[in-house]
Formats: sequence, structure tokens, C-alpha cells
Amino acid sequence: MSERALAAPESRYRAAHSQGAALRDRGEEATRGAGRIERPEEGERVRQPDPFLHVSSLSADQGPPNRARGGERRGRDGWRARHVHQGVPALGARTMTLDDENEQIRQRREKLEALRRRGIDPFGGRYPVTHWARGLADRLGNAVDEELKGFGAVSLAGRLVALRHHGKTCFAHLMDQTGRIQLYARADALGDEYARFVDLDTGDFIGVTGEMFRTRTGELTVAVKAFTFLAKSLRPLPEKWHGLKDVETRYRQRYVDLVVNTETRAIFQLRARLIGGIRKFLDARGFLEVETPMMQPIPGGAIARPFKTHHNALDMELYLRIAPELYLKRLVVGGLERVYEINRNFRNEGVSTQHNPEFTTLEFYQAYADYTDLMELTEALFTELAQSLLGTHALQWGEHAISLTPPWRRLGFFEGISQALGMTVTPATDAAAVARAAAGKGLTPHGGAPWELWKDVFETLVEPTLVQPTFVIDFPIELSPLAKRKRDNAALVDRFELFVGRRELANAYSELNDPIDQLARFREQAQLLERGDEEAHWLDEDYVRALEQGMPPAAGEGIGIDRLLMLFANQPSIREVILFPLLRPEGGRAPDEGGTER
RNA sequence: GAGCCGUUAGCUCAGACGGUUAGAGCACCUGACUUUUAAUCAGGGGGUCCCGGGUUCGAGUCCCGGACGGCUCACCA
Repeated sequence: MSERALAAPESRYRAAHSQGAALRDRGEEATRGAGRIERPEEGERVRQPDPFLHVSSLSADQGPPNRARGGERRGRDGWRARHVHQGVPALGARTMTLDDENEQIRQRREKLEALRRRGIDPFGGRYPVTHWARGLADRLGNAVDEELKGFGAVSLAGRLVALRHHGKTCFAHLMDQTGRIQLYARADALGDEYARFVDLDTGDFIGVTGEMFRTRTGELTVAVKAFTFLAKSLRPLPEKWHGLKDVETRYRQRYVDLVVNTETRAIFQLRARLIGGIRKFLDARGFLEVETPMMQPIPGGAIARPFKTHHNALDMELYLRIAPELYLKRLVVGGLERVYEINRNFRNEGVSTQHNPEFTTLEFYQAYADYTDLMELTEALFTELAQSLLGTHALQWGEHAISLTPPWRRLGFFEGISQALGMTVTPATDAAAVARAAAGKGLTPHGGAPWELWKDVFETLVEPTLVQPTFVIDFPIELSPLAKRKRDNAALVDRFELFVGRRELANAYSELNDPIDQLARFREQAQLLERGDEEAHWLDEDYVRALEQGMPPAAGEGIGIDRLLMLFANQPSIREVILFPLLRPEGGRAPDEGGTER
């Protein structure tokens, strides 16, 4: 992640905080305390961003591929088909072997048993928290000693992430969702309990109460007066200095990654703020957020291969949606003139640094608008998000400096091709001539229809040049079965794709609302389907019926949220911005797993 | 799906040409240390070298097969 994104000015986090993109899971007491200056005696909780967001512990690049998959070994026989439903073995009902013995785990188990023998519950319960780490740092970061003395007792809960024994004292760092704070325990202050404190391991959850002071070296610290066991950690945390680097372990055990890698937390905090910012932007413009089916009998709205599933009680085939488009437009027919949905799509295709089988998109529709309106809306959305989240319109994307300041370049699809080939190309240009020119540029056109060649040329010769934000506009109709034809050129449609950093981030068009034209285009696609083109659109009769009911002119757009976040967080891999990216199971395929569905 | 690279202690990493008992730092354990902070000092324990075959007197190292991951390509957003 870039310095910009992580070590951003304070204002960025304050802005996000004021939008309420903070902690929501600590109950209403936490919510009640928002926005007020906390007084310890009021027992309020503070909601503040992680102060360590400013201190990136990972280098900006992920470095060369790492070896050391490092995670615990899992026995291959750890797989079980746990349930059998109607004779079909459940897939992926995996049981990890949790018996891997290593010295540190054994020691921790022994400590746990020792606690139980003393009548102490190692896995505690409710703990009333009065403060969070970041709140104390903000409130008392510059406080003088007298102020600290008068501040009173504080109670915090969290995970111990560092322990430094020092004679009859012990320093520790406690991490909660907002950041970390130092603890100082003394034998003379804790009495018998000091022996329990010394026995704590990094990774354990405890609750502490005590008073604030500042150490000789100036660090704000809680002098522990009492502490409570909240959860014993049986597994050691990764190394404190190098942390957890192994990419595979970071994805598989994201819980560990989140504990030890500040940057990972920052990415997902940014993700939440990004999505929150989008909602705020659209809500302010009268858009209504909706949710449409993820399981669809006819997967439509995009060109992609779907996942197939089955509903038992209804005994029907269903598909995970590849796009919400056709349902959202049904809502436009129903009079919801401005709608949007932020949700998952599923495509049964390759996995790469750019593609995860499930990915999140924003899709929105605006009646009485066309694609030119959406270009302006998109510019406004991106710049507003960048400004509020990152505090700038200037993004660092790998080696490239990208400026989001509008207006963005608009490049006609055929204009791009013409420039790339050094000849004027239009939909009417002789295909053989285009093929020759393409071959002259090192392209080997693999035959087919003219539009396939145009697409090839564009993707190979034009897209790689689109680093700065560029709207590619006016696509050939063959590539856009759901878009409205241009009034002055029936071979083209009112459509744009937004490219930033060579990647397509958005796709939008003026929606086809002529049911007769739509039906004709569906039928063309249906013929492709029959010829074995798995990616052709299916004929959705109800959708045509909806158009027959009358859909106002509208423009719609889809924006890839994961890719947008990659851009904002300067992350080269989509897996870095998805909490749990799809990976093959550890240890390979289950022996009793049936054939895969396609 | 193809190519290249990788997998060694809990974590991060070394391991020349195939040759004693596979190493380091952190983590862990024992001891010392009552304001440390990558605490320090002294001592110690910890390994299915990803899995399975093969070659060899001898394999972490070479060969073959497999698993998983990373990158690139293909498909795609």
C-alpha cells in the first residue's frame, strides 16, 4: 500500500470517522459515546481510528514470492464428509486436525489447565470497557503528569501483542480495535496476582484496569491495578519484527494477518469507508439501495459463465448471479427511478490477481439520464471518494502517478483503434484491411467476426495505454446486447468503459428500453448459445415483458468495488482487498469429494 | 488450463559440488534484572527439510510424480 494511502494525513481519518465509519459492534454504549469528549467517570467508550495506521510495518511492495507456507501441517486424512443430505455428500465439510503438537502450544495448553485448576476461567466473559487505546492516545497524548494523575481509572480489553519482563515488573502492549497501548505491571502493585500476569502469553485476551502515567521514555501507559483473563491463546503469534509475510498463510489465516499486519487492517478499514462513501454519495442524489436475487433461474446481465446450484425443495436449477442488471432494470420499470445495489457477483472463470470468483460491484441506474450524465457522475464520485478517503486526487498506482482531476479523457472505441493501427477504422471498414493492419502491429487475429477483431485490437493495443482515467466511448453494438443504439449510428451504442491504470473499473451505457429491439438481440444471443457459445446471453422472457410494460430511458453503470479499492489502496492483487479470497483447500482435494460441478 | 519460480523450527530466513548430529534471529523455557519498548545478560529446548517414489555407500540438496502458493499468459470484470 502506498504511503499516501496508509500514512495519510490525519484529516482523512477524521473525515471517515465523522461519517460514522467506525466501530459498530460494541453495542449501544459505544454508539452513545460517539462525538463527545470522553470522561472516564461517565464510562463512555471512545471510537477512534488506529493510531498505528500511520506506521506501516510492511514494505510498500509485497516483495518477491515467498516460500515458507509456514502454516501448521494438516493431515490429509483430516477431511470428512460430515453430513449426507439426500445421498449427496456435503462438499468441503472439512475437519482440521488440531492435534499438531509443538512445544509452544503444549506449554500454553498446560498454562490453561493450570488456570482452570485454580478456578480461573481462561475464557472469561463480559468486561466493561471504559476506553479504547486510540481514544486515550488522542486524549492524553500530550497530557502532563498532573493531568494523568487526575484522570482516574481506565478499563480496557484486548489482545496482548507484546510482553517484556523486567525483574519484578512487566511491560506489555495491549491491542484493541483502535490500536495499542502499553501496560505496566508491578509485583508490588499486583501482589499475588503478579504471578498470573507474568504467566500471560502474547496473543492472550485480557481486560485491565489501572491509572494512566507516562514512562521515563515518554510512552503513555496503563499502570495495571487489576486484570482479568478473557481468552487464552493457544497458538503463538508470528514474529514481532518481521511479522507474517507468507502470502498464503496471510490469506488462509486472515485472522492472524489482521492481528499482526497493520497494513492489512488499514486496507479493510479503507474498504469499509469506500463503500460507506459510495452509499453516502448516491443516497445524497436520491438513489435507493436495493437487494436483488443472488440466485437466479436465468443468469443475465453480463457475458460470463455462471456457477450452478440446485434448490432441493423446489427441485430447480439455480445460478449464482453474474450481474444484478436485469433485476435492477425491472425496478426502474417499477418506478424506482434511481436504484443501486452493492453486492457480490459470481463468475465461474479463472482466478488471477485481477479476478476472484466472487467479487463486489456497485451497479446503479438513473432514469431520464444517458451515459454522458454517468460520465460526469462517475468523475464526481471518484473525486469525492478520493478527496474524503485519501485527501487528494493524486493517486500512486504502482509506478504511475494518476490524477483523478476531471474532466477525464474521452476516447471513441474506433478512434482508439484507428490511432493504434494508423488507419481510419469504422464499423464499415473492410475487415480484411483491418486484419492486415493488425497483423502489421504484431497481432495475430484469430479469425471470426469483425467485432472480435476490433475487440482484440482494442484490448491488446489500446487498453495498455490507458493509465490516466479514460472513458472509452461508443462501442460496437455487437459487444453490447443491452445498450441503446446511438441515434446517429445504428452500428454503435451509447456506452463507456472507464479505464484507470490500464484496468477497466466501470462499464456503463444508456439502457436499451425498446422491447422489440431487445427481444431481437436476445434471439441473436440465443442462436450463439445454441451454437455452443457458453457466454452468450440467455433469453429472459420476463425481462422482455418488463420492457414491454415500459421502461423510462435510463442509464446504468457497474463499478468494480474490489478494483476500485485496489486503485485507492495501491494494491496489485485483488486478494489483498478481499478478506477471504478463494484458495484451493489446504492439502489438496478431499478424497471423498465428488466431481466438480460445471 | 499453460509456463516459470517457490515450500527448511511457531514466525522471518541461511543452508557451495550430494558427505559428521540441518543452522541463525525473533518467539519459547530456566535464571538475573522494579520505567522497558526489536529491553538487556547467561543458559536451554524445539525439525515429517510440503508429500510420494527413484538414483546413490550416502539426498534438505539430484531425477520423476503429486499437493499448495506466487508471478506471467489465456479467459474475464
